[in-house]
Amino acid sequence: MRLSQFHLATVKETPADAEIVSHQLMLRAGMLRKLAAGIYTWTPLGLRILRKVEAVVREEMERSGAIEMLMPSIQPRELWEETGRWKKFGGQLLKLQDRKKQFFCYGPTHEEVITDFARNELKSYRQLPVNFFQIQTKFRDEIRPRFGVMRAREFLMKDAYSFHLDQECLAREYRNMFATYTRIFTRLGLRFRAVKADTGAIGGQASYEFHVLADSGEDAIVFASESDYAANIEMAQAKPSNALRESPTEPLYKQPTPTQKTCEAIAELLNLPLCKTVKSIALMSGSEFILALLRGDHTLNEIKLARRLNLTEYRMANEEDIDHYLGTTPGFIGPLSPHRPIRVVADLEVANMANFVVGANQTGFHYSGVNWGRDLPEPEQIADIRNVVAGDLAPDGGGYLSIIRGIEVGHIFQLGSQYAESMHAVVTDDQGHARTPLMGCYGIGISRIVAAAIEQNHDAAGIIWPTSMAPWSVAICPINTQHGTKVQDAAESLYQDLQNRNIEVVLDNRGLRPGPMFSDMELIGIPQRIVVSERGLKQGLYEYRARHRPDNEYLDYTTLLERIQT
RNA sequence: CGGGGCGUAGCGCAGCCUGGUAGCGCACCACAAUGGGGUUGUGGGGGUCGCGAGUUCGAUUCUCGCCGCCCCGACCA
Repeated sequence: MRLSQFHLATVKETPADAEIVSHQLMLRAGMLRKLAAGIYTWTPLGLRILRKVEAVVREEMERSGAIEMLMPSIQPRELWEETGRWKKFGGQLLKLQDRKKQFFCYGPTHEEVITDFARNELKSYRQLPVNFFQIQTKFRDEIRPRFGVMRAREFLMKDAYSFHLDQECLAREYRNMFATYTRIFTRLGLRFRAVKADTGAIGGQASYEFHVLADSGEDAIVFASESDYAANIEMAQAKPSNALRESPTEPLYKQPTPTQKTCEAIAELLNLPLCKTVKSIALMSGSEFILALLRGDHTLNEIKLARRLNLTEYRMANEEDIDHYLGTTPGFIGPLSPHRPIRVVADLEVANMANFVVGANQTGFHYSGVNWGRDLPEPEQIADIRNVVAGDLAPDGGGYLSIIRGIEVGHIFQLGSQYAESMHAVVTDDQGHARTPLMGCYGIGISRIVAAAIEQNHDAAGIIWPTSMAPWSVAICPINTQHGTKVQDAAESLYQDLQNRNIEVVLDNRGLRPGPMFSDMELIGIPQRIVVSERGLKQGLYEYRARHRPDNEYLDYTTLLERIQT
């Protein structure tokens, strides 16, 4: 590519609303232009990179045996009503109407469409197993789109759906996809980690998320120091300490705490460690009042809570509820002597505490020296409902847990039969009986990967592309071309030569001064740069520099060609 | 959806409080000089001041409504 024939659109100033570095650099490098909230145009440069990611994903999916197809982005309401998701998917589903007032949605995912396809196409067990994939634009009407293409409303995704007669076969494909994803992210040059995850709205049993590791990641991921245990914070468990509960030694005492409403303030007032306090979280599920108890230094994991208590819907209690059930005001609530009967759920750790502090259900007071069995009944329900913290014991005994940030770029699920069942997809088995196939589903956020890669690979000058994603692998920069044609000719012939060798090369023939030219090439992250200059040519030398290194190498033509990596 | 903020040239911003038809930097165009890290000079083009109503002799400026965008929170494959 000659840059004079390309639309390079770098800008000096960072638009004010770009918060994270990948968004800023994608804008400055001119890969992206915003059209509306969470909706972006990919420029020619951006598209080259997006296509690179796509190509790697496509190649590896095909190598794994999956078959590419393309489903529509617009989907009819009827399909979504068959699975109940027209309502259940919620506000993220963008609904549309055509001229006949028929309802459609812009596909946020394609389980319905593929299952419809499968029930029409797949008749016999002989056609199974099969794994269909597509690379398609999706739309999810995110509550708060942010960080550019990292959390956009419109985005490019690879999604794959597999069909199987039995669980064992599904599990085999699931492992196959795990291996495929590992190859994909490795080839893309990303530092990543696979973690156990919640299955969320898509449903199903087993699920792994693939996270690119980056401090700016929106997800917290947990891993063990001495084993390969890794899980999303939503799923991560800690091994409860097997120490026996201490025996009650302190008397129950009502402490005046006139203004202390938080565990932190109580701990400070009473000069106690935070872990001797218990925080009470008041919830309403339907007409039931639930008090969830957590150690003062822990936080509630709402996903675990909903799961363990089998709650489909709940909300935080408001002041009225608290007054009604506990007869007090927020900040002083606790499980002792509620005004009316309530349901108490204690976290595993709380159930094992002794001589602790809780709210007294009386404004301005907390109890200290509280003990289970003596001052209040043993908790009626004990469950793991907290977020793990760094330093907790790993659940498999593999040392201690650490928490790092990650960007979710892939997710694999064993969906099971729910979609096939609700949409009546069946195949005939070798006995001639109709069987409901089991499904797996496997997603990769193509556009998100581009942003994630930048989060991991950049410096003060700009992006540093992993070779597999770079828009070009080499940039040729002719310098001071105004004194005759020597430099230009040499650059041109080098350009031709590299092209003949199938190296993706860009020639910066825009006639810029060296400063702007270099900084553009650095900003857009071309991994290798060759400077052609009069002064170098006199000695028969070219100046070679790798993007991730600060120093130049002066090489003759033969060595230069050897030095260049494809 | 709740709270906060912002909409003035392609981008970044000033002007608004105290009404009198708009300015700066970058970018863009032309010419000239310069030529190894965003060079310099001269000249130039570009804005119904988000939209609508109201107040006023007069509204970018004051008031109300709407729309869009951003941040925090809730939420989320």
